[in-house]
Amino acid sequence: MAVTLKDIARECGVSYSTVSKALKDSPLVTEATKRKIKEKAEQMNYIPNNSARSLVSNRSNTIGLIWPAVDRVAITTLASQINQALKKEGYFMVVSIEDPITAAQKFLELRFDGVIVFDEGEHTTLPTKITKNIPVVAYGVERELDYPIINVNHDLAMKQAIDALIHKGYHQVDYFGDLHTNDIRQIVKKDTFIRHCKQRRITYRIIDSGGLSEESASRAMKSFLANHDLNGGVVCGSYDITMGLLHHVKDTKQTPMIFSYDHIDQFNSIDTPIHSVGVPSHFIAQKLVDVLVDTIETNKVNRSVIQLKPQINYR
Amino acid sequence: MAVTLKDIARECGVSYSTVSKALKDSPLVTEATKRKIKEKAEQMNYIPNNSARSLVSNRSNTIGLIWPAVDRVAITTLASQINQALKKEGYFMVVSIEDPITAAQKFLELRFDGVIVFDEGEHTTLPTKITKNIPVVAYGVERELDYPIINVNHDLAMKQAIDALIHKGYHQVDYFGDLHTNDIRQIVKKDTFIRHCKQRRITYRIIDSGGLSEESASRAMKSFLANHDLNGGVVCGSYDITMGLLHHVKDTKQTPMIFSYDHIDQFNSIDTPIHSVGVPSHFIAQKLVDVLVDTIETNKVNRSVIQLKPQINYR
DNA sequence: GCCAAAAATAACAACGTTGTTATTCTAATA
DNA sequence: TATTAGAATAACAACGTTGTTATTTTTGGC
Repeated sequence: MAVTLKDIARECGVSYSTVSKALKDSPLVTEATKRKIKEKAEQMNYIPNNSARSLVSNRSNTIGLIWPAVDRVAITTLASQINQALKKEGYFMVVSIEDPITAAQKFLELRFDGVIVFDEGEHTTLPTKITKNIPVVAYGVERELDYPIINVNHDLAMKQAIDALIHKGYHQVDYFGDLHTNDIRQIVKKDTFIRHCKQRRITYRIIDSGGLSEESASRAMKSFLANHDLNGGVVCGSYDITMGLLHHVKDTKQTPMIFSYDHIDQFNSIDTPIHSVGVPSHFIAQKLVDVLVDTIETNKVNRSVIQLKPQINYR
Repeated sequence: MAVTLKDIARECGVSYSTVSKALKDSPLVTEATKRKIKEKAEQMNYIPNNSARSLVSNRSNTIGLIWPAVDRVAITTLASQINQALKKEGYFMVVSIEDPITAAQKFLELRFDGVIVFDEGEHTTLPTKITKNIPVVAYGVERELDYPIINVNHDLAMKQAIDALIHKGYHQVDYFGDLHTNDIRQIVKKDTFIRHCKQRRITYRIIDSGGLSEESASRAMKSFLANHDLNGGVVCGSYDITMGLLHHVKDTKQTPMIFSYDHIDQFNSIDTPIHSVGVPSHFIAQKLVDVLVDTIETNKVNRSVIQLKPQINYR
């Protein structure tokens, strides 16, 4: 059915191995022959068969991204930046929204060259049985795994945000975030906020957003503002919580200086200037790709935790 | 490196063709032999090589979904339901967020069995050069293509929503949706809304949501409500736009009767009752999969437009 | 215990590539 | 005009499967 190297060879009156070489610009074939073959291939709409290639070369030039929960704006941005970075390295990225183990098993059967997982804790852990057969890199929160995991240094991020507020003259600050949760990320943010405030000897309050969604944050902030006013400086636990606060920012006495976690382009399209602290998503993407490609090429086992350094981003 | 049929054969003292048959439960192999081989395969962590299989059988049991704009809750739900439906048919689904032509070309090279495209108009059209080589089904708005496209009868849906509002006594209605867009779906919704209002001779207003996201809709509604009030009956262009409106529904004089486009389960977990009109997403998913699988199995070219009939869903 | 038929297993070609080795062609040298 | 080095191309094995054909083993009837 589909056009193969042999079909092109027959049409051009050469052997199929010559066609193979010509199409990948081997110096072993004359320019004239190459041109003729390439033209014919184009004209016949030749589509290389990756299965055959993969079988003999053990390379598919394809990377699988495991992303079971397709949601949350910040992650969407990251996925698309990983796609770009991989493309630049010559890989095609493909996403599975299946559960992580099923997805990884299929990627293995398809003989993809590597896997990136959006780690969300225990239930996204890949077993050794799988990870010893294909290079894997995770994006998530620091934890013990037998493949490398890339994360953001939350402690440092919080310190930077507080120092920035102090520097701008705010000596009373608020933290607005999700308190009643098991999510280790949220707990770390709150705890380090408190720790750094104490260390710097400034007054602080902790305001419960009642959840991670924009909606709950909005509701929580509304009822808070009924009885209090915000201190000048505020740190929000995430993009969505920031959005919830934003609904009410015009009801506050003075416009507060807001720092938000996460570092994504979306903040640029909001009227109210939101400063943020975190690692730019294109930077995270590049790091993930670098580590994965390195693992593929050197074929070295690597089980490190890679902390990325956050930056302050003023708007 | 990886374990192959031959490795298992050597361990079991049988030929590799017997192993192949045993692992796929062929009746040509004794139960006892099968058991022994399967155990050994498990123990050796055998991972079938899809490239080799695909090469000889011309089947990869993999379907590619082309989804360049990963966003919007309604579409996410649909994607995950397509994933389920395909799984039930024995296929593994994989998503590409590349531009449609690049993605389709890669799917072709990977010898996937079929492609589903989320059609968004001209720029998502796949050329014949590609579509004559792999079964394709699109989800979008009715238009001329050389592969089948499945869509919702928007015209009928809008008519149903407006008639329902009239029936409940609303003779002044509002449409809240994205106006400044090239997305043909959004344009059709707005246009048919206007047409049916005129036909039914009721007063209407068109309110711009300023985008498709919850945030932009929320912002737009807020500024609208500063100077106007909503008519009693409202039709929203999508799930996310509805969510944006919901943030402010308590600020309106009377609780409006809201109809939302899209028909997804998420509406059931919202406090405010939102009625919706549309085709349930699991139904759309099933139809897409049915048409695609049929195309794959019969290998028949098919260039029809399949209209799905929307339903009113009261809550 | 022999023979034929049936059951179980083995052998092998094929799928479309790549990379290595073998062959043919070209042109320069003696 | 032979000879031969070097360039160009052809031939072929291999990758890990599947499905078909060939071979061996088992079984049952006499």
